[in-house]
Amino acid sequence: MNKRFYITTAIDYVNGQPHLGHAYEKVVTDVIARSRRSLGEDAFFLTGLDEHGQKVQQAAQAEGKSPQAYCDQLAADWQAFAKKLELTNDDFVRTTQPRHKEIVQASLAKVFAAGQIYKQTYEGFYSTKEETFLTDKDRLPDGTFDPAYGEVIKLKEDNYFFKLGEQQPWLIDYLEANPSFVQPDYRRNEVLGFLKNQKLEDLCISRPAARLNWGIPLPFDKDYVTYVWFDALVNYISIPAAHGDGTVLSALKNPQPSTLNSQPSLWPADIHVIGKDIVKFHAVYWPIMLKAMGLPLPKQILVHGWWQKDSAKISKSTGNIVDPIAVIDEWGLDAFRFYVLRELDIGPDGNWTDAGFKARYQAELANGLGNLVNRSLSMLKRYRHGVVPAKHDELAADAARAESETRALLKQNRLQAALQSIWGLITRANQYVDQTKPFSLAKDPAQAKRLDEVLYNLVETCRVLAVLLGPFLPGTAVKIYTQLSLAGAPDKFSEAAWGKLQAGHKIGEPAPLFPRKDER
RNA sequence: CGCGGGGUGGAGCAGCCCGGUAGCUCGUCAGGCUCAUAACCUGAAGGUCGCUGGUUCAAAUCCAGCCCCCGCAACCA
Repeated sequence: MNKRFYITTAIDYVNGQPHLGHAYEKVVTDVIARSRRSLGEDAFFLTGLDEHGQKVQQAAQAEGKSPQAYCDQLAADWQAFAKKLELTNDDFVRTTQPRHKEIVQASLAKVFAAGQIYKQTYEGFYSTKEETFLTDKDRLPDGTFDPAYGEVIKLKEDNYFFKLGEQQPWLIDYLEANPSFVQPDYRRNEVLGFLKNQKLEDLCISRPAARLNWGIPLPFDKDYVTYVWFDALVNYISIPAAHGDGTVLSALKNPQPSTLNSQPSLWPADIHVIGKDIVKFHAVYWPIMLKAMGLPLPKQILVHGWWQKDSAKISKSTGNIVDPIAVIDEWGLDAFRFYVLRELDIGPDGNWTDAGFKARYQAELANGLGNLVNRSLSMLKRYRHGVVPAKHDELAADAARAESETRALLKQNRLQAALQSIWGLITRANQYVDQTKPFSLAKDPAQAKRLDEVLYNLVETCRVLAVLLGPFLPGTAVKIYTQLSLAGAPDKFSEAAWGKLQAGHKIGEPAPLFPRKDER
């Protein structure tokens, strides 16, 4: 039974609108998933929605709908968003699905049976708006609570808690022994610092059903529902279970051997792609939860940064926003994907500027890639009626270098660097046109053979570029293949090998890939 | 002593982990070319790589100290 490459995004809270940050995380994850497939791995990509909680319950109520009907409606928007981004996710989890609830309950039952959950009375401050308990540490200097918490009430109630306190030592050891577990390194250091400097408080994992009923009932106490983390994080294993993953099923459900199918297994996840705000939940709570369930830990938590716009926080209230859907509608999906991947490495915060977006579109997509493909194919069409000449290897070494660099960088999830490497080949090909002057060779019949050589190198480079760009700009890669009149999609890295274009093959019609958008 | 990120030619970034001609995109200036989406190519100007000290034959890169900017609150990734 083979282990598939399993990658996830965080699941998004359904009660909100998709924005740049969501789009970024999903595109990054999609590129990694596509690149693994292109490199020959069997990748499974999961994204989805977190649909429980008080805000959903209240919002549904305000609209006079059932929470489920409310979620169904919003879920359609999120799924359309995934489609808009042309994500290649293999499944889409919604935490209200029975297949998910079942595993949440199974995991809680197991952890409860293992004695890691206990009930305790809580007395203190509670923010209804944020659905969270507050302590004196949350007070502002003047003793009040931040208005962001809304109404803060005094509360006394029983809840269930998950033991975290005794788990620090092994987790610290694990993080130190596995430097790649949390990436980039500075995030790992942050987690280590957090673990070493303070004692973990046990995690409250329930809410009384009397107060919040839009959640998954605790299997051992029907008067309570599961509070966020044992619900949301568990999606990473509930979907593998739904797909018959033997590791998860045997840990949580004691299935008969015959019920385990022979599908390749998913768990443990290879990469959880998340934003920097939820590092603690993924790098601290989640491993402890998994250990309590008897499951192996994910291989890597890959933490990306946040986008700003024009060097300021993205904020709905001030209108400082980037609407990814509007950008895609105006500029095309691949232009959007390219900008976010090329502009920002996975890790640091980034800064979206409309001017920067236009500049990259114009310089790198239209004038760089688009123009190279267009001029190359146009010359082949004009001088050789679109028929590919005999193989020639003048640019083979350059293409091979770009191919091996891109391959290596993709394996390290260094998407920005991979794009830089690919653009090195584009630059090289544009220089080659200038150096060999095919348009001059065309005027001299004695140079026919040389012209053939040059044209082959250019057109074949375009084909290789399509393969290299496949994971990043899937639509553009297909367009290049279409213009080359090649069947199939350029989705296998092995196709980037030099010389696959056959002599005598007739290409199709050249057309600009990224039309310039000049200001008028 | 809260935690973290950052300070690289006019702008925006990469390089720093694994020290050794400071790279990319835009902008400026001067040439070339005409196949191509007024695109392409070449060259030039422009940088004390925040400051100070240390290690070293050699530091943007390693070490120590300091200065400045930004997050850690919200709709949120």
